[in-house]
Amino acid sequence: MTIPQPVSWQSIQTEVLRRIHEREWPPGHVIPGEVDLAAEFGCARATVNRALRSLAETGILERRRKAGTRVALHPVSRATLDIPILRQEIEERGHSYGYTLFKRGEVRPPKSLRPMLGPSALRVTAIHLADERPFVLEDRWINLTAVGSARDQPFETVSANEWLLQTVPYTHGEISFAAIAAKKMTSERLGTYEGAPIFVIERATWDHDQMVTCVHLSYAPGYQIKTVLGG
Amino acid sequence: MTIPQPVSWQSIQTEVLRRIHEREWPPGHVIPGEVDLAAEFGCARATVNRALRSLAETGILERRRKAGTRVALHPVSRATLDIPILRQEIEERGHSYGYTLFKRGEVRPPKSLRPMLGPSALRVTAIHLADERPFVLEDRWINLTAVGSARDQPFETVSANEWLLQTVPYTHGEISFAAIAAKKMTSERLGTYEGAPIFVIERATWDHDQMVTCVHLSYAPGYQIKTVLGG
DNA sequence: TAGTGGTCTAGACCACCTG
DNA sequence: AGGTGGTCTAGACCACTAG
Repeated sequence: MTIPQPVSWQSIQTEVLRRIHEREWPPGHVIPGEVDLAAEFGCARATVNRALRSLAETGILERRRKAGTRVALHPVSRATLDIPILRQEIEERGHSYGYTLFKRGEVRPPKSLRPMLGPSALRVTAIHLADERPFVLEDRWINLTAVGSARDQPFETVSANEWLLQTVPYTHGEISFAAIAAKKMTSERLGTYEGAPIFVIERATWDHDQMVTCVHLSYAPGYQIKTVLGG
Repeated sequence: MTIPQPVSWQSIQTEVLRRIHEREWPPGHVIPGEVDLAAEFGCARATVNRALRSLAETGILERRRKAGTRVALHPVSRATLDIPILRQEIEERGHSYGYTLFKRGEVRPPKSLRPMLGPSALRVTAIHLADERPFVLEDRWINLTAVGSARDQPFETVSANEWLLQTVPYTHGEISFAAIAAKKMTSERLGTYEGAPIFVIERATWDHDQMVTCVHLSYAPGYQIKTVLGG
């Protein structure tokens, strides 16, 4: 009598991927149910479930109760981006980090932000440097109702970016990426020309129903974000 | 005698998040082990594991055997981007989709790509239109060694983008995002001016050790990518 | 070397949804 | 209405690694 070797969920995942890649299971194909696969692979259903759920999370499989599991019909590339604290990002690229505050003050937000920030909010503008050279401009609004303790922060040596991420939690947020032409002041501060193509990230974070902060990041020319795709 | 209500892993996740948000467990704090938490919540360890593993995947927790689980010290915003087939992306935005092939031919790749593509590869350039207006330029190389069947594809009505994603699987890939100035031809084809800020996506996909295809996508001005952040 | 997370099993119940 | 995935349990062994 032999004791069965445990089957790892990764090995199942690999086998399922192989069948998809080799078109044994083409896009749109409904694959066997978990019970059947567990029997075929000689393992517990939970193990199959773990493998298939993981593939569903990357968008390769689509699962619905009763309907079963099918190979995704409309393949999407799903990429995961890690957006770290700017200091960390600069240091990870092997540069020395520098930071200069431009301005910090409590002012009236533009009309478009007033519903989220209230009649008065903290605006912080600053630059982050990599090896003494401009890396990214930070233009930020902070909701003082949500983050009253920001009043006590000078943001002269520790950036709002770093302080907020380390100190103030959020429940959810939005982020967007775009390319825009540098305005005059942006170009001067980044050491480039007016109209230069600038990679821009805008991010807003919320604590339940309350906006915590929103920020506009303008990266110096040459910046790019890279990541990997799962297959 | 009462039967204990099953505890869902989501409810555990919510409670753990609450403790993190309210700084009961500040960044860097080592939280109790799975066994302890299971006892506290009155559930199986597997349920706790599911909740904590999920939080670790979003970067909120860091887990290491023997060292335990701690609240992430260097918070990163982790965003998941879905990059769909271009036709699908345009239609999802509520526009009509159009497509025009510019050129298709087997030529010698530039020196930088030759190691991956070989001495001769298929180059396809085309434009994708949203409501008859330029949306994105596609400049693509296809490895004919890996995808010989591309020789039979005219790419006149079905784009290489769509055909490849639907037909040719890949095991892994890379993707990058940047902002660059439009070159003369790019600007003409996109209906903008030379030097305009262009959002660019570059993507390369591989099947094991063989490059399948690489593509340079130049989006028309105004394009932006949006997504949400988990907390 | 001992403690912690990682994983597997066998069984069970349930929610959802398609046919 | 019944099949399928989603989840929970209780127990077990294992792999990694900090101390």
